Amino acid sequence: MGIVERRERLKHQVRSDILKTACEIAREDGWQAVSIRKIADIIEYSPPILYEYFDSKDKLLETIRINGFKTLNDAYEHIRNLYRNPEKQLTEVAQAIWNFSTEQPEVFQVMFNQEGAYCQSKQVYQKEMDITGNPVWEMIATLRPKAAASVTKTYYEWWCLTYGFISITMTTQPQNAFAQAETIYMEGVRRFVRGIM
Amino acid sequence: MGIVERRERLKHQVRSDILKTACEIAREDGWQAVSIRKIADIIEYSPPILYEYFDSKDKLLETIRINGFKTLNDAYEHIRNLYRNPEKQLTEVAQAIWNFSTEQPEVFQVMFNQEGAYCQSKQVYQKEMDITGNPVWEMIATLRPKAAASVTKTYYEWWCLTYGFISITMTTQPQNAFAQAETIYMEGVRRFVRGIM
DNA sequence: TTCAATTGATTAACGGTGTTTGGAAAACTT
DNA sequence: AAGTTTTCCAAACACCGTTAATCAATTGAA
Repeated sequence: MGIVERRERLKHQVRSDILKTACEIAREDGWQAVSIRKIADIIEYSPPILYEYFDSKDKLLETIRINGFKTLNDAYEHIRNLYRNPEKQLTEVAQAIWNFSTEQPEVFQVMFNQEGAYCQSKQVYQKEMDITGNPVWEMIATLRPKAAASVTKTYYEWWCLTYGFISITMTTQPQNAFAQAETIYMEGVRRFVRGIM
Repeated sequence: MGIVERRERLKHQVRSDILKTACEIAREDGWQAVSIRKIADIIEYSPPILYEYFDSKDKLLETIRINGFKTLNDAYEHIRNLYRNPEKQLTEVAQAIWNFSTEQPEVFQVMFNQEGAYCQSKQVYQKEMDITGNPVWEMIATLRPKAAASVTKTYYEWWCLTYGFISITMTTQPQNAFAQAETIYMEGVRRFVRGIM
């Protein structure tokens, strides 16, 4: 009697369809165009059904945000296992974030409340930023062993550099400027990493 | 017969009341809480009245955005007239932007579509960024006279640095971290300016 | 002063939004 | 086959941006 399992699988499928559909609408027409009713239309269910998977639209966006941070963290771990040199690790991490932001800009927008995306729950990225001991923080600590506060400061500067380049490029630069922007960003990262060694 | 003038003054007053009220609601409860009806309630008019001052909610936000950029540009000009040394000019400009973003965060949010603020019209900041010849661009050109493309690249890097620090601090840092954040930012700016000389 | 015309402001409505409720239909169990 | 559980949706609520129709007041001309 795999009935329960089949149901479980179906539920999981619908849930991920909802998330995927939300992102597709956002990618096509922006987050301000994403509505519960439109998602329901596309997955061919009635609007109330979505509330059996997410308590609210805000919780739905929070899930996308959390998934985004998880994707990035997985990439960090992968890089840490792949390379021993912290300098190489950091530039690879920078490249990973850049790629993520160009491949899934709509997820990046939800992660940081950009371009019409708005999700109330902030503890997600506040934890993401503050926790001393995340992969990137440790890479910096390995690159230049100092007091925790000093590492945290450098980590903060590193995020500002990365976030600034990506956000400015995403929101204010024409599409054709991306190629140059990427090299300028990566130059900046390498300069930064050399600067803190 | 100052009747026409009185009416003109009243119209101007209502218009600026609308803009002010929008910003006040945004500062209090965030931009997602700003609605035409709520503004109308506060200025004690019916909702349709707002459409005699702004074609749409989007145009209203566009006005706030344009005013924000104008405020910054005026500050740039003021600084350029006050100091001769381009290095001093640039650090003062950086400080001016930082102050602006902490004094009027809700305007900064509209200018760059952050935190639930969303305004369609993008040509505003695209022009703001692209035009070679704006005050900051010229300060950089004076600091290090090179080909226009090179100056534009440095200008782009300068904006990314500034935007990254301010946005990350505004959206991901707890309120109490602001004091440190400002000094870290200004250190970063000075290092950047020294780096390009 | 009366009447017409312009203006100022509002009420009511339309289509859209997130969300909740009540109940019907389907699926499963016994 | 009857009873129980689950799945699902139509309808409604309150709010949103926006528009059309209308009412009241003021103005200018007769």
